[in-house]
Amino acid sequence: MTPAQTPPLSRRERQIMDVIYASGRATAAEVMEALPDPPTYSAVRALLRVLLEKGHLRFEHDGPRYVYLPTVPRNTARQSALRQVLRTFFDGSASEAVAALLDMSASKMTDEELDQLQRLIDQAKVEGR
Amino acid sequence: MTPAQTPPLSRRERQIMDVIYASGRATAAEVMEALPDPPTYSAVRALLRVLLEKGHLRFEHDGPRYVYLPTVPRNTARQSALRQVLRTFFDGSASEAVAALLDMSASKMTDEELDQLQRLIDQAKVEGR
DNA sequence: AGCACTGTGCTAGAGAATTAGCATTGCCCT
DNA sequence: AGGGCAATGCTAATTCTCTAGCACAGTGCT
Repeated sequence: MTPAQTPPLSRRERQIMDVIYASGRATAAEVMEALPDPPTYSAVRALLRVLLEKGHLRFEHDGPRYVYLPTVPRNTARQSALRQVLRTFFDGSASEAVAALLDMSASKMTDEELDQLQRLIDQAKVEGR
Repeated sequence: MTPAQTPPLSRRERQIMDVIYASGRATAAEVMEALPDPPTYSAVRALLRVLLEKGHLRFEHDGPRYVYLPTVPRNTARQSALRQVLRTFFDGSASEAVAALLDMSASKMTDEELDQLQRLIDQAKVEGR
């Protein structure tokens, strides 16, 4: 089953998905460790099972244990997450969001990163006509 | 009471906060209308009350009714939201996030917006040394 | 002042999420 | 092959979210 119309996740479910997206893949034990205010191992496993059933996760075998991965690729989930933030906090304006990101962390970016972004913007200008 | 260590919100609570952040301020009826899969008016009010108690919302009088506003200013919440997305989906890299935003929507930006972003980047480069 | 209307305060109940605990399975080492 | 360890499968109970419904307060009109 693939995630249907994503009836939104519960709190813990959301947290678990975040952990797994953040690390790409994780075992039950790793998920448990990474969770804020960690529940028991058993509780984590029950939630993982629910997420499997709902189609948000799949798993692969790694020797004796399961490794869980998202069914929706990171890039796709990424976009949804950004869109959601844009809608809620930036009136849908991507450029304002970019401005906020630069404001937050431009000082931590390397020159190469800044150059790279500049190239992307130049390109957008050219293509924009 | 100000929001403590933000023990994370439940699903509905999160949805309500999103609605209120998206519109800046809202009455109970407006919140209800804007919610996906809308619950009853009464349920909305009960949740608003909880959010008041937890310190996430405050309200002002607008004639006979209440208008709800976030206690944490939009700009602050914005940053938290972005940081969260960065952590989960971009390994904390703001420049990758910017790239993703540009990729998603550079084609929809006006030339003025693109110019503005370019100026911000130039500025960051100068300040970066 | 009296009535209708719209909005809030509150409590109890249904339902879903989260947890705990036990039984079972598979791998690894001697 | 046998025993120990680590992991999973499952179910029942608890806890918290969410909802429904009624009682009360304030406003505006006649």
